[in-house]
Amino acid sequence: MAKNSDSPKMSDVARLAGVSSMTVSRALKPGTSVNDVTRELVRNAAEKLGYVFNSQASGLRSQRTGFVAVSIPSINNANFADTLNGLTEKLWGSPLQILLGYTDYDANKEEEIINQFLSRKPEAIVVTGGGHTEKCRQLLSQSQVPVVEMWDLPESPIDHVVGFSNASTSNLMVRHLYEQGYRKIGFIGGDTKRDARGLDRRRGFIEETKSLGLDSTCLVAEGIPPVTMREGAAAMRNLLKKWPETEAVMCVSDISAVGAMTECIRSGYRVPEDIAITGFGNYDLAEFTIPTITTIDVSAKEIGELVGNTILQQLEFQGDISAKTSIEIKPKLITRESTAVKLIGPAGTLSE
Amino acid sequence: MAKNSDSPKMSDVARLAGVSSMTVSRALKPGTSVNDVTRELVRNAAEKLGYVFNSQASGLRSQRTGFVAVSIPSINNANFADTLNGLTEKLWGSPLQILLGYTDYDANKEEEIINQFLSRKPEAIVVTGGGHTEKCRQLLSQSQVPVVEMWDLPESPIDHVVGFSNASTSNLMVRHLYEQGYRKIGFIGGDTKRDARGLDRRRGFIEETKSLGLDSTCLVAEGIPPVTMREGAAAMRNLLKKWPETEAVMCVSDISAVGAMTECIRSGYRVPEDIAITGFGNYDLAEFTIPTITTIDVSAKEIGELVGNTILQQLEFQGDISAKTSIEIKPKLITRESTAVKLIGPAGTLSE
DNA sequence: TTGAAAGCGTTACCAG
DNA sequence: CTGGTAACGCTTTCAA
Repeated sequence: MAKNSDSPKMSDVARLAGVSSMTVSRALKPGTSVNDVTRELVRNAAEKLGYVFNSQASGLRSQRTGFVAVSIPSINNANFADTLNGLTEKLWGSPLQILLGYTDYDANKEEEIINQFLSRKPEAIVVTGGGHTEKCRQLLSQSQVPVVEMWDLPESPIDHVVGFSNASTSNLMVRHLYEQGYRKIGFIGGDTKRDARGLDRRRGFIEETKSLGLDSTCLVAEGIPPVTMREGAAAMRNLLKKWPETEAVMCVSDISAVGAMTECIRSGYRVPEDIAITGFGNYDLAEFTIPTITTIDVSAKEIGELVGNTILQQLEFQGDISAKTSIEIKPKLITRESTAVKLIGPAGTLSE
Repeated sequence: MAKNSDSPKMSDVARLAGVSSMTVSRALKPGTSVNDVTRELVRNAAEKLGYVFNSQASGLRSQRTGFVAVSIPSINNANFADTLNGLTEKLWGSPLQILLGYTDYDANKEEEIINQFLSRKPEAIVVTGGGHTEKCRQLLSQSQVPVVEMWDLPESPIDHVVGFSNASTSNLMVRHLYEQGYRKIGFIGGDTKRDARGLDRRRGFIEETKSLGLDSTCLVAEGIPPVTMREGAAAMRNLLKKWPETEAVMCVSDISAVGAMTECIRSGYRVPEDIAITGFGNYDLAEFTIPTITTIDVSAKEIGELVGNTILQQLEFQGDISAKTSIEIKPKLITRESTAVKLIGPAGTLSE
């Protein structure tokens, strides 16, 4: 209950312990040479005073804030959450702490957030994707700290990269559908003004259907990213109205796929007998719908871990800033019930 | 490409603009009295040098870091994400920035995180729930900054509260099931050593079933929180093995409810004809399963907004620290298909 | 409206 | 192993 109007600082601890502030500073940090007795003395004094270390002052003087700034599009996304968990685990034990920001899939907001980040003097910056505003790119490249772009393979990376080609994942999926025998395939995604990665998946879809000689114009854009289940359902309604012959629909995410699939089933379609559906992201969810949903696993957590490794390396071997990391993740197709019918290719995968 | 080995500071900008650093400091902040011409001059100089403001130094001197520290149990949870979004929106436009940490539903980890937080000198601290380690409570009360406990109604709050009674939500749900005619009701939750809010829901379940004269011993604890879909499914398997007569199952979350329900359906049970299922949290998901899932809406986003208001008030009216906020949210029952059968009460709700 | 000086709390650096 | 001194980059405070 008692409130000390001024919080104690190192010099207060020093006075109580009968040593200098420098000794306090050292005693409170692990791995410094201080007499064991002295250290214990200092610890007790600090404890007694309720001393709280001030990172601001420390960071100012030592030029090390311990911040790793991370920008993701949305906090409400199991994939990015997994990536963050992977990153957090790697950083555990190091003095590095994550400073998180989210952009709502908006490049302008990203620029604002990067600006906020920079004034906090992070020791590394992690951004999602390779599409930034001109200003943002400039801020990042001039920032003097390692930058990691993740979840994508930018054509001209700013610095380090841990990602995969979003377009290629569509190729993977379209080919799977083709091999299963589907020919009339549609795509459901969000509004085409945002979400570079979603657009890449759409682009990949168009490319691959074209190259297989299929119609590539069955495209629905519904809602600003991230596409919700509700929007996935609405998109499916529109799609079936306009292209009632559709045999399979690729959705930009598992979330939209669930909405789309539920819409189909509630409208009396059988999945996959009447229409096949695929998602993206391998959310837990996609395994607990009925039927289960064919999807793409992008090793979201692994991305975070690799980003963490990259950062730890960069901050260990300071000076050697020229060594760029570029890690390409290989997304995996997860075949499930929602595409399990119309087998005409080689035997295998899930059959009914 | 050109890397300036030292980043410019205010004094550099000042020199280039031909003014003092104080003028630069003022010119770069809105709402300060600086000659328009001078301000423009300074802005140009800053732009030309690529000057980046240093919050560390600013915060050290002014004793205002602009951080609001927020601790949540898990980042991979749509409810907490909504709360964060609500909070973020409220804080938008203010100079306040969120510093996020997550505890994995572990009170010891919470203590660590609060420790990390404190050294960053946040201007307010938000924690989830009212259950903390002794040390943690002490740290928070002595912290000299406003503390908000959310998502719960602690018996002896540290400071401010925005939450609801988790036990009461169970009462609400049990009563609903009772009114629908269900009598043999079970509960699925996580391991009972963590997640105070999940335990409160379990406690509420036991209380209410007892007070209605029902059996209150059909309880399954599976997995460390948060309970996954997979664990929900496993729990349901165990439950049905041990209590095959069960008519309805209350799950600690929508996530576990989906797992449980899918398990039932795959095992040949009809929901709700053979068994009713309920969730908690009103995730989007619960409306896109077949059948849709009866759940509890806790106004997660609103909680965040109210927390934001509380913080903004506290930081505006500094000095008047004695005024405690205590806001009780009223969770709402959302009746859906998964409990729509066996109507014996008054007509209404969803009927088949 | 602008400037000079002092100081926020810590740690780098150098002595002992 | 310990201590004194200066400095990190900004803003408070006071004066012009």
